[in-house]
Amino acid sequence: MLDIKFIRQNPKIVKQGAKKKGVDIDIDLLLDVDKKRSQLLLALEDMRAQKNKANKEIKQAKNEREKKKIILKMQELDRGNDRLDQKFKDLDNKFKSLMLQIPNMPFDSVPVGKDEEDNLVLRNVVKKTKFRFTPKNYMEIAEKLDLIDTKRAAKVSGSRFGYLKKEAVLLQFALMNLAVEVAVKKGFIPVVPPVLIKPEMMGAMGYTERGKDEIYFLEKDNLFLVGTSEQSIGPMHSNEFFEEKNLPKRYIGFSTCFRREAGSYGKDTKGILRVHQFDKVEMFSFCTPQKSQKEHALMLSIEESLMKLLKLPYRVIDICTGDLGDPAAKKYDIEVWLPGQDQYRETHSTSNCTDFQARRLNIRYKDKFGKMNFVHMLNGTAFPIGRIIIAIIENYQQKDGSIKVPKVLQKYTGFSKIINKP
RNA sequence: GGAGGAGUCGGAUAAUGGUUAUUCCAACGGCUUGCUAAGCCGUGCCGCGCAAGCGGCCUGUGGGUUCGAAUCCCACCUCCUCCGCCA
Repeated sequence: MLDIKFIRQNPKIVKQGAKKKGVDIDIDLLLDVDKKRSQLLLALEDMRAQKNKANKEIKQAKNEREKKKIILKMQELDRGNDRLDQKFKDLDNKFKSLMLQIPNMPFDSVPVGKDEEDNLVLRNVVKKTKFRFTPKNYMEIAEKLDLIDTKRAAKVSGSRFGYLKKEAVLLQFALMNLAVEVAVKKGFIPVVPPVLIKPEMMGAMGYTERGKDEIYFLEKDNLFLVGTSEQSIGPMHSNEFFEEKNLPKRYIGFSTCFRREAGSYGKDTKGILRVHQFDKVEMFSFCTPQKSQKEHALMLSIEESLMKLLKLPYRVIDICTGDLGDPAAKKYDIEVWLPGQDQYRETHSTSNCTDFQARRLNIRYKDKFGKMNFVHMLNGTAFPIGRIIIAIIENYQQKDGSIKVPKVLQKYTGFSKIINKP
């Protein structure tokens, strides 16, 4: 949510920002509703003032007759009040719903574009892995080594699920350990959050209407299953305030993530690249507005250093305005090179959501002068476990069908190669 | 899942339908005075006004009853106790 004062003072900027993000919203209508709402509120407050005054008179009334007289007058006043009240409520609802539709403003540095086609490749890092043979698709290798079983998963759960098995499981634990270890060194607090959260928290994080079909909802319990642990870690401090000296507050979370993948029928149907359920290690940070761009750079640098530690070829993408999503003001993705498929695929994403979520969640900090301000909130992927395992399998595959384990993971796995044991 | 109880400021607390929601502690800001320091005042949100000031909202949340609700009623949320179930 944006600050209405900001919208009043900068309607042009807000119009441009929404347009750049491809969000169709009538700012003039909002401002009109806002004006009418304010006027009505003033009238309503005046009415209430009259009522409050009359109530005092009732208390001080000398006798019953005098009392009754004032009460009768009040009842009449109330009839007009009810009409005004209803009118205000209607207007207020309209105002609120319009406010919720306005996306966060993109930074000026964000490339302007319509959709993912217009995203900018910032840099390619580490040369693409070279092979003296034709590299295979990860599923071909994983099935031979019995690391991933999607056939039985289909039998038990349906499409887009998988069993992770044997060394792949130990690889997962190793990746979790590595990510948490690196982040903790940078001051991140480890957390395993709930994966079921209330609708108002999901809403405040900015994932409702447009992405509705993407999220699992448990009707009986009125709870959402998180699509990423960010949705659960962000609201952790709702209705709280930080002392400035305690910021930034950084978390490194691990959770399973759930996605309905409603809009992706027929896309990536094989394997575990796009599944309904996957595990992810995620960074989250609360900081002052002055430091949020630096914090964003830190998150990106941690993501890159993790990829470098694994020696995986990747590129960094500067996400364009049309592909940003509502809460983000700036977003970088990392895409890993998958030689078995001869293409880059998204692994990481880090967003600076500025105060967009903080305003709805009411998360503030007290600055040096004792003034309360909204914090800035940022998130970034550390490891999407499944996709990293895919990347390791494809980039570390050997001609004999075995897989080397990245050196940095070997101290956790206890083995350096995954081979087919008859 | 069943039964019962509770939610008032950062913490602790009073107010059971009617003045401006009480008091203590803590923290912060300001003021005063030379006693080992102490005392006093202030400290939520929104709006109108150049200003002095004025008004509205705030007892977990949202409704309802009433001229008037922290107080009565309904729903929801959270916590506690007991029973049942349970890794």
